[in-house]
Amino acid sequence: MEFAALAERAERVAAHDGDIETTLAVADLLADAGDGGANHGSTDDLPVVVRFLLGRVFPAHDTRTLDVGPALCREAIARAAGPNVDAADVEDRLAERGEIGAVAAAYDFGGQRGLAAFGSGRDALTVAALDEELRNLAAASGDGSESRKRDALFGLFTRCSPSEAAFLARLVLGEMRLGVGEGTVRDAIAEAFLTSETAHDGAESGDDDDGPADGDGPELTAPDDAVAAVERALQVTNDYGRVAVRARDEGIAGLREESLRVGRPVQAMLAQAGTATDALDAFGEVAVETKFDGARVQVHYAPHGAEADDGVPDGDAPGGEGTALGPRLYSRNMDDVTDALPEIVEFVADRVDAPVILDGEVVAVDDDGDPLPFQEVLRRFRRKHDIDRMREAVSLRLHAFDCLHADGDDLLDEPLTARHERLHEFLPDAAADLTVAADTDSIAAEERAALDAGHEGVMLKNPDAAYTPGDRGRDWLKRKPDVETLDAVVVGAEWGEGRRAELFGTFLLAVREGDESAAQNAGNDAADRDAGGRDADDPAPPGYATVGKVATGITDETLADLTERLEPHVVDETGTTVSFDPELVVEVGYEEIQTSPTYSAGYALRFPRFVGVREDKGVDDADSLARVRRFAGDD
DNA sequence: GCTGATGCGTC
DNA sequence: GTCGGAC
DNA sequence: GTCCGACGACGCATCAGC
Repeated sequence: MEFAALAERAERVAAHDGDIETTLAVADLLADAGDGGANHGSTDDLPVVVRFLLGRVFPAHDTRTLDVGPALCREAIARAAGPNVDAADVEDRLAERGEIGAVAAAYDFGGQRGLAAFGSGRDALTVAALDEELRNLAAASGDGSESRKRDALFGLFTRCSPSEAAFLARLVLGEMRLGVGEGTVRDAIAEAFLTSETAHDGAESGDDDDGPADGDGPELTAPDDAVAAVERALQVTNDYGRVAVRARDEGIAGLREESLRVGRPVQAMLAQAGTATDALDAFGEVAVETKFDGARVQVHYAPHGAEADDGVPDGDAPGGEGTALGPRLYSRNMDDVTDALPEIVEFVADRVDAPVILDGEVVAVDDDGDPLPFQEVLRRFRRKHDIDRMREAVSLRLHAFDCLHADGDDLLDEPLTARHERLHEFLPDAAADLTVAADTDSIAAEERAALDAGHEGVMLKNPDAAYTPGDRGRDWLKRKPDVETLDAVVVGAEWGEGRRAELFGTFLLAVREGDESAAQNAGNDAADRDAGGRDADDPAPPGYATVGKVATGITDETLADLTERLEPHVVDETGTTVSFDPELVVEVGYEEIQTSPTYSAGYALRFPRFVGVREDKGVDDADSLARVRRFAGDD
């Protein structure tokens, strides 16, 4: 498939309104992409197209990365745009247009202009060639690799028509903005390859279509069990490209062969926010667990067989019974994090004596076993160097709360209580407590106990629910304390992207910094400031200290309002960033105050969200650094 | 060798 | 992670 | 309900550049 064709079709997909239309357009595209492989013996573009639509070059469980971000992409675009353009120009244009793809397209690098390339096919990019180029680019490392990546990307842009350039820029940044996400692709795979018309094999998928068409508008025709088969295959496989190919070539029956396997991570089951009342209404009896503030970990372990080889459980290894596998630990996004967490590996290896897949949370603890801030977990979680040394500095502990596979039994469809029993059988001293409650008082008591112990809150689970990987459904609810609130001064902003192209997308917040102990924070003295009153490293005006940024919790309407209101007060603008004189006070919700190496207050808000404008407050009434310090518990 | 910039993945 | 908007 | 895409802070790894 020509890259130009993909880019154009992607534009059309993005232009569709409505889920059904979008899904059908994607399904068409997948069917066409699949043709090449199935019928013409050329390279199979289907898996690549599927991943590209999702803004990926590699499947989720693949550890490879492009290591191309906004900065490098801007440089490559600038170079392709000619000698008179530099990265700063590109950023200025980005601030205007609010979309890197549009910026790249507007430069018009001259590749494949019009139909001139017809026949001669001069250097026309194919999807397969682009995929290979990007994979090569990802493989670059070591000295000079950054410029090699820039060169490679530059070379690609050079060969791009405007619509290709837009696609490429968004692809390398992983932001396709097509309105096509995993849900759409899942439905589109079923629609493309598993409807009664398109089904590859005879596996009759049932006649549970939606019945007679209502006549108006297009409809999806893939049967529910086809969608379910695609979904299940995705859950255990985490590879959209592979599942699409399998659906096309082997139909529903082939998809059903993809199943749980020790050594291959499964998508994590997720939770929605909810209250005790929500849970009681929905479940009757509620399974209550404490919600740990750590990092999700999935444990895979197959202790028996030959000598445990700690072998890499690569996707296609037979991996069945009899193949020993040392404990492997996977993050929520299925990265292998085994090496960073040796004590968890040892802990599991010392206790478990059968093949298992466990789900849990790794937390940092102090010498008393009490939980430490999330930041401490981060110091360990993806570490590659000095692991043994950091192991001394930050202790980790596993709280396991689920069991997906035990000694040959797949437990995904078992009720939570049964899975928890199996878990307890294998890891009694790491299994999280699960108490069943039937009224709000006992749930409240559990919640209080969890918070008093320093945890994040509680999980409220349906005791009868199956484990549904990747699902953020209502069977698991998370309950955290109500947000706290701070009245901060808006001292800067950043122009938005995409939907927020014409608006500010982010606001920089500050608190009043009294003269009591202003010198406490380095680089914050008046003497360090330039004539303009703003330190290059600290965009806070004199008398203020920054505490973070907000970008969410704002409706489109009030965002437009804020933009209009603040734009006249811009005192400085570089690239996509502006600063204001202190004027507007804003109420901001947050979950926690954490120490910050980034902001001049020395603190930052965790999970900040906009609550409202404090029209009743002037800047002198805004909260102070002293108050922040007090809330942080550091007074 | 060290520091800052950049990117990635955790929440 | 949070949130708003579209369906 | 579900999906999608606007965005937050943080700490580690890596590379460029001094």
